[in-house]
Amino acid sequence: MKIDPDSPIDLSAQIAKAIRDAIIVGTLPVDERLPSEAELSEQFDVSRPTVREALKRLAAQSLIRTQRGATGGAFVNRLTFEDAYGQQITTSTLLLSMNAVSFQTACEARYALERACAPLSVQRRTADHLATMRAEEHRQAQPGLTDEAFCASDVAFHRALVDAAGNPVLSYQLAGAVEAMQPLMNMITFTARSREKIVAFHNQIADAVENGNGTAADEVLADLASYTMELAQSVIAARDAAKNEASHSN
Amino acid sequence: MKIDPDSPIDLSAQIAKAIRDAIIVGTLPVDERLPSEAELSEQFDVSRPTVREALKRLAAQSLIRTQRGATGGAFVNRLTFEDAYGQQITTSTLLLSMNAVSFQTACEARYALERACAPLSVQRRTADHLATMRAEEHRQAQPGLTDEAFCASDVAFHRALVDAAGNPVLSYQLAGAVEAMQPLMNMITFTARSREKIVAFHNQIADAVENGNGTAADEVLADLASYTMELAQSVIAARDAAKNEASHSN
DNA sequence: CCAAATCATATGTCAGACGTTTAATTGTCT
DNA sequence: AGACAATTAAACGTCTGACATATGATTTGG
Repeated sequence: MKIDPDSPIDLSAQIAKAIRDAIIVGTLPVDERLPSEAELSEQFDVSRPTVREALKRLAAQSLIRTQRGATGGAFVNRLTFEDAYGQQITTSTLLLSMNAVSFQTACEARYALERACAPLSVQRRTADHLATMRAEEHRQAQPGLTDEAFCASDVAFHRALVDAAGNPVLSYQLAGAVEAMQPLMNMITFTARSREKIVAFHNQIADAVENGNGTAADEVLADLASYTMELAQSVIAARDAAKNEASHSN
Repeated sequence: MKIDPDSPIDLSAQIAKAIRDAIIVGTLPVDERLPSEAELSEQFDVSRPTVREALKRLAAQSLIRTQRGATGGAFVNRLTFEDAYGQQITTSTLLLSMNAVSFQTACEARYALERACAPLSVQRRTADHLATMRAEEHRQAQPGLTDEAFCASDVAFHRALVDAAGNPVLSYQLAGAVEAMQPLMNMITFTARSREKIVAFHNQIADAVENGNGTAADEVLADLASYTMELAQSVIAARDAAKNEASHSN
């Protein structure tokens, strides 16, 4: 790809795109070393700072990694699920926090995804996954747990359920939705009564997974989804009411 | 957040993280203008190029946008679904092309997601969505369609199905999976026989959506999923066989 | 009062330099 | 000869200073 100095687009963006395309198409295979910054600046006929800005853009997307030293340079990075998780979480969190998407929408997506995983989880879960679910379920039943701890355990439980599906693509997509929802979930004050209900749901889910009953798992998840949204809705309503109150008294 | 010049991590990465965190936490609201590069370089006690590298990192994630001119600067960007789409597609494509994930896994994830959408789509679809599905279905039945065109229509059909769910989070998550699979899907040579079967599936899906029959939609999607994977598997097997043949003759 | 010229500000880009990290090479001693 | 130490070279990381360019605001002229 050619670089156009008269384009309204930044040179560094053009260069980043050129390299990114080469990586995606496969011209630059994984672990291949890119030319040094000096060479790139000569090839593209720009200064080294401009090349560096382009490389930083790519680094921000985990497309390359850099090493210093004699044999150093920029290398095409093999994208790991770790990386993908991170990006997914950042994106989802921002979409939610910037009100581009409502909590309800995120919640719906999350449970829809979980229900999509459920049949696979029931089929493929290992003893390990089931053990994790049982352990979290047990923890959640203990009194004196803080709301944050309860929430964290809840996440761990669902995480185990999703991971049991053995499909990393689904796992990482869900990770984004769940993580992004955490801040709002943490705002929910879990009463003893609501905790009890949630633990009961979890118990039913774990049972279904243990017994290989996909239909049951799906149904319980649907119920849990409604219940969670109900809880969240009341929290949001309370928050909005408080906001209204505040604006009235002003 | 403080910047540590002795850290093994790049200063530009540290600065990017500091600003990114401020955006996520909400300290920097949407459309807020960041200090100028000169001011930032003074605040963080680094040079302007270093600040610029940090800003380019954030720009690569669509977290900020920049404007030149007197009232220009870097502004916190409201993340749009467009942006999220783009990132998701890049990430998914790379995960697939770098063999971090198999086609089968991606395919499974895709159909699991679609099945997650189906009940919502059946419930919420507008006449418009249905019309799109019918139109694509009709196009696919026409003879003389190239494989690429058939594939594109297939994507449009499924896209309409997912969009009908009215949940943009699900839509954008699926967009990644589908786009990433395109290159491999395009490799499939659709015989008249297989096209016929696929169109029949699509017809059944559209019927289910039209009649509000969620169960039927789910079942057909499950069948279509198996069939697609079967087709893909044979393509992959053929490709691997060819590869083996080549390495034998060498 | 409006329009054109000017100005101020901020980003985009460049050139050159120095520091630091790291691996390979060289050199010396045993 | 072999092992360890010193040197060297390559590459990234950072800084300074400068100029170019875009663009809104200000001033000036009619």
